Amino acid sequence: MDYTVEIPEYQLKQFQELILKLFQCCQERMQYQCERFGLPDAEFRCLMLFGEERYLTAKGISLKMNVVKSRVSKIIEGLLKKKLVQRIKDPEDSRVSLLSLTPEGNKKLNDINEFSNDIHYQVLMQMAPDQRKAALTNLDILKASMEAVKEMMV
Amino acid sequence: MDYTVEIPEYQLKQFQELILKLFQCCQERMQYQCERFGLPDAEFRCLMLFGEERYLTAKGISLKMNVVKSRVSKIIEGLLKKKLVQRIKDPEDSRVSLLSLTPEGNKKLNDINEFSNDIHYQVLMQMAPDQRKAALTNLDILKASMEAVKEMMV
DNA sequence: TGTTATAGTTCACGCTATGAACCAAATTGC
DNA sequence: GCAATTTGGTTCATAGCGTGAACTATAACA
Repeated sequence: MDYTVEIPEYQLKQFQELILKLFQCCQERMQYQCERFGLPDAEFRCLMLFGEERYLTAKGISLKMNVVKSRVSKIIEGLLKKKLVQRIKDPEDSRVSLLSLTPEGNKKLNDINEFSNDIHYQVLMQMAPDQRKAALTNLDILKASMEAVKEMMV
Repeated sequence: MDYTVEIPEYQLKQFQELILKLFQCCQERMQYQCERFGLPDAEFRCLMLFGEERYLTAKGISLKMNVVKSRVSKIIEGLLKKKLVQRIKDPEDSRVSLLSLTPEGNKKLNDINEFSNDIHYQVLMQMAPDQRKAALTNLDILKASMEAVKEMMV
């Protein structure tokens, strides 16, 4: 997996530059989305999690978001106040409360997804059709490489 | 510039997924770097700016970092306290103070750059040599597309 | 010489995130 | 069966990130 052919300086620089730019682009988009949908960043990301699961617990959110549970309490408090999620007691275990989307929450999530789809669609549309497949393949390789390095870093 | 060939659903999904993963990867790396070099995120990013310019003013930093000047005051305060930067009065205009790296600051910046180079080098090393060029070309196209869409979004 | 613009600081506020102390329900181990 | 421990959550103190407004001091303009 280690291809020991030297990498020219300029390639490395270019690569760093590109990654940085993409990262910044994503950050700006995130900020824009939060503003557009009137949610603080953390609440936004939390709401997105309900796209995958119908019910979530504070514990589960804590794991998925990689934050401590006290933080999750705060985030949920915000979403409850905005009436985007609701909580019911777990009938099996009265310590845990199950969170789920309210109808409004559902609507907001749909709006967000629609917007997100649109953005990504537009980006793909900027590319020539035959570039798209190549781009996806390359991104996949890049992702694998980055994650491999991440593992090594720990 | 608009290639109106339909984009299949699964391609869009895959693309979203990939971008999200790359974004998260970058975020984690950033967090790791900050921890490793014992700097809060904002101070880290500020320090990096001195790679491009020998002298910076609070105003300039504010523009480059996209934050208000009061925030910059705080960040500089932190860097001064850590003895990574120093300030001198601008002889031309006594309102402004010129910030520059101290020897320790310079050393830290070098360490950071070395580490960053290493990481990016490793990522490129995970790819087959002929994939690297393709990856860079594709990333460049992606960057251009994302920035084009960003312009439209405003 | 006043008026206005610019560079920075300070302060009050709100969001993000952590860790510790705490409560209550569930699980365990004898 | 019941004490001890584990687990799910909340609350609170603390710190970083970031904004906007009020303020000081210097510079530029008229």
